[in-house]
Amino acid sequence: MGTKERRDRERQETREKILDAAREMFATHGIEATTMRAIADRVEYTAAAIYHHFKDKDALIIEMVHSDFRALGQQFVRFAQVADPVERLRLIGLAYVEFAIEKPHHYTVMFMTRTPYCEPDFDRGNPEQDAYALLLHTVTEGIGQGRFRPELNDAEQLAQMMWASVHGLVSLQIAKCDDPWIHWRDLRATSVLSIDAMIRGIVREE
Amino acid sequence: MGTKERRDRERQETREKILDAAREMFATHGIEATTMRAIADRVEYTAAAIYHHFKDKDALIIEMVHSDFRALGQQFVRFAQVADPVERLRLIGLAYVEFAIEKPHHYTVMFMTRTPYCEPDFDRGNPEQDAYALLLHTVTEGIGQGRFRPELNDAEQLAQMMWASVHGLVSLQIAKCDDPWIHWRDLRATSVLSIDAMIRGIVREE
DNA sequence: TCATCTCACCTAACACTGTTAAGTATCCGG
DNA sequence: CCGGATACTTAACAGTGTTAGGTGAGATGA
Repeated sequence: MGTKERRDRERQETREKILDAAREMFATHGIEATTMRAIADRVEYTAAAIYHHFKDKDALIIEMVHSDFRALGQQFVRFAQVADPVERLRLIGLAYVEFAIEKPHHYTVMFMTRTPYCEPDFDRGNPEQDAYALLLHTVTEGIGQGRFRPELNDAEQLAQMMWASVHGLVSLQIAKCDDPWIHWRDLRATSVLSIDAMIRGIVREE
Repeated sequence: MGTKERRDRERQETREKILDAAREMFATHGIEATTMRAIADRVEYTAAAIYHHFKDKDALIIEMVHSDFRALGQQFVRFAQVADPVERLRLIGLAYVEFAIEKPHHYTVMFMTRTPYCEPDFDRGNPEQDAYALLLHTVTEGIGQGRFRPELNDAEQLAQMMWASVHGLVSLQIAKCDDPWIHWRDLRATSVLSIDAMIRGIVREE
């Protein structure tokens, strides 16, 4: 009987429908502002129906966030073929900023709020999915090639420094863009300068 | 009659009592997790009583945040006498990190979440209260002295770069310290390296 | 064909938020 | 001693996430 398969497929479809609606509403209005009832309305169900497909709102969010993490990882994977690790570092930084500009609400949830974690289906350490793994790998390569100053020999630490320098820019602008006292400069332009400065500051001079 | 004064003083005292309770509960459990009723319980009042002293929860939060901003500004003001603007930049960065380590929950509200703004009693631009103003002033001085690379001639932009580099570190650790995959290095140590790298990357080489 | 069962979904409620309208008691000024 | 301001409480409201129990359509097995 193909009916079992059809049932499963239909179930998967409404699951996706809910997920898509949630994704869009989260992205446009933010996570706090979108209620379970509103998501349900959008897909013409009752709020309670969502709980047949997702354990709770957190599960819905986590699933979304993880697909976003995978998307970010796949944004980065195209840089794997860039030979020079320092140049790769630059490109990763710029792509990271671009991602944040495109999906600020998702970025907020991914990197600016504490979220519960630990699900099995996210392939941690696989550079095709895990952006941090690729960053770490790149930095490790740079250290191996002796490209960085001798005191900066801890890959994890160096990765965190580079990550933080771009995260700081985008997250501050996301959080405080309404503050009239701060005259924010163009995020992309500032990022370029910041990444370049950081790289100048960490590379071993000839 | 001193009774008016006494009344005012008593009112001010309970106001402070509420504020203190809120401050402590926000700091230990976070803002979302502390409810108006819980704050009221702590000071042995009813939740509704708080609304006689503060317009709403946001007003309570804002008042807290602003006193925190002032505290941060006063942390920085002691560096005003440091002659060398570049060295001053370093010290400000380190003090900023220290502040974040001391009050992570307050830091979260101050710099990691969008908050409503625009209150009259916060003296924006006064370096004694406004940490950003001091940072901006320091960077401006450095530019005036020709200490930075010629392309980095926008004080606001440069200030944002420096700010972001430390904010990135502390905010990432606050948000993702539970992530078992990331091996966080000591925040103070990483900050020193990061600030030094950033400064190396922005100063004009002789 | 028909009883049964499964499963997707709904209705109605719960406990919990922040918030407010209305009432009460206390204290002060006349 | 009266009237009114003031500080607080009680009780409720609307909104949140969440769940227990019911409903009804479609598949299953005799």
